Amino acid sequence: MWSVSLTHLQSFVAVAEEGHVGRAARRLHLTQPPLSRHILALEDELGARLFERTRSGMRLLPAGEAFLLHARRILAEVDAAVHTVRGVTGTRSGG
Amino acid sequence: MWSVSLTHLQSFVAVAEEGHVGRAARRLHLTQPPLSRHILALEDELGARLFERTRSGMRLLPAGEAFLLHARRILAEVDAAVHTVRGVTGTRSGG
DNA sequence: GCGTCCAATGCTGTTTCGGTATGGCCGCCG
DNA sequence: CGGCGGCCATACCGAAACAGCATTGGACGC
Repeated sequence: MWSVSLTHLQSFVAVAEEGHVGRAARRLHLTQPPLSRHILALEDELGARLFERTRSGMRLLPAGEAFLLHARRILAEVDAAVHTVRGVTGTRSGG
Repeated sequence: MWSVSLTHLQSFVAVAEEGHVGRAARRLHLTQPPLSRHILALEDELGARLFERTRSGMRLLPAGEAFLLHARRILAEVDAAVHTVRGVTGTRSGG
């Protein structure tokens, strides 16, 4: 199917919002190299460049902007899914 | 945040639809043990039991049914995201 | 009670992943 | 023009995660 992972999506959103790989890495409690690789991997998986590398950071390309909307929705949906299940069962028995 | 992975969601949906871990494994081109672990991991991550283990397979519990709706939506959304990006760039396949 | 069916677990080789160190690119400052 | 600094990409390595094989454990049918 695809090899996209939620981690990649989180990385992508963070970089898109921060505009810098290094800065996004801080936010995700990671270091810059693996995060840089996440973006490269994502671009490779999608077969398209998502960012334009400028000397001052990462700038979203049209494809990246389109993908960002989906990425955010996916992450929000996962969050909702988790909360829903916890809700159905009574938010963890015993607590 | 969470440790849910798209692989786990795919595994969950497959098991939910097939009703058997072994059968779902076939569908996913995996073997039964790792798939079984995916479900256990997912249940652990969510803090709730998603399936009832019957002697004839796996039956969805209420929490599982609720989660299934979200899981399907998430996977569909990822699929849409991938296709969207490919579309934006002009579906660069042949190159 | 034994065989059968299905999921769970122990163990292990392999792959993936993150971290450290380093390189390449380009503008800024002198 | 030449050295410095900011930023992302790459090389390499040790650790964690993963898939698969073999096996166990529980429940029903004969």
